[in-house]
Amino acid sequence: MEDLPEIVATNLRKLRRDRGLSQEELAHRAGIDRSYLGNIERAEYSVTVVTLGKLAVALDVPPAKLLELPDRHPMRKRLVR
Amino acid sequence: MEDLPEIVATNLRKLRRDRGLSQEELAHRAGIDRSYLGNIERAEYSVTVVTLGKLAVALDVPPAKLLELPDRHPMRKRLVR
DNA sequence: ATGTGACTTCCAGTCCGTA
DNA sequence: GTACGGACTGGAAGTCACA
Repeated sequence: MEDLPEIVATNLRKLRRDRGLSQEELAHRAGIDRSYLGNIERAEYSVTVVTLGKLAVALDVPPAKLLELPDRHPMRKRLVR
Repeated sequence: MEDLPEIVATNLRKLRRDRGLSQEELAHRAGIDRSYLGNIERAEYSVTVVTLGKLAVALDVPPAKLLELPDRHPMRKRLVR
């Protein structure tokens, strides 16, 4: 698999900014530490599905959304949909 | 979020059986431990996205598929799509 | 408001076995 | 073929200080 932590990171950062939230605000809403969220957005960790779930709720998106490849990702053709 | 490990567990077991694979075979193809896969299918662990990715490749599905709620899941109405 | 380093705790993940 | 146990290791989880 191509780099899932990377995909999570970019999805997370985009969704957060779309909502006009700071890392501090999102982290608080998700009940995780601000600096840890920073680490995740820098793709420094392979988060567990439980953490993913907390963030999904805080962003009000289905958890699966955080794993979706961007539209013109090179691998999208074969694996997605 | 409702129980993601539970969702992963049921999705995983269904997809694996649809393909006629044993836990042993799938674990081997995904490069993870056989007994650990058993644990996952019993929802005893919160897997990381990297592990999720390995399993997705082994099953030839997009990683997001493993997090999708079943069609008539109680929470589906609000959060999904 | 975010990046980063240093740190501790605890669980994801491996490997052995038995039933 | 699967469930479950024990013992172990590395890395995710969580906190804090400082730039």
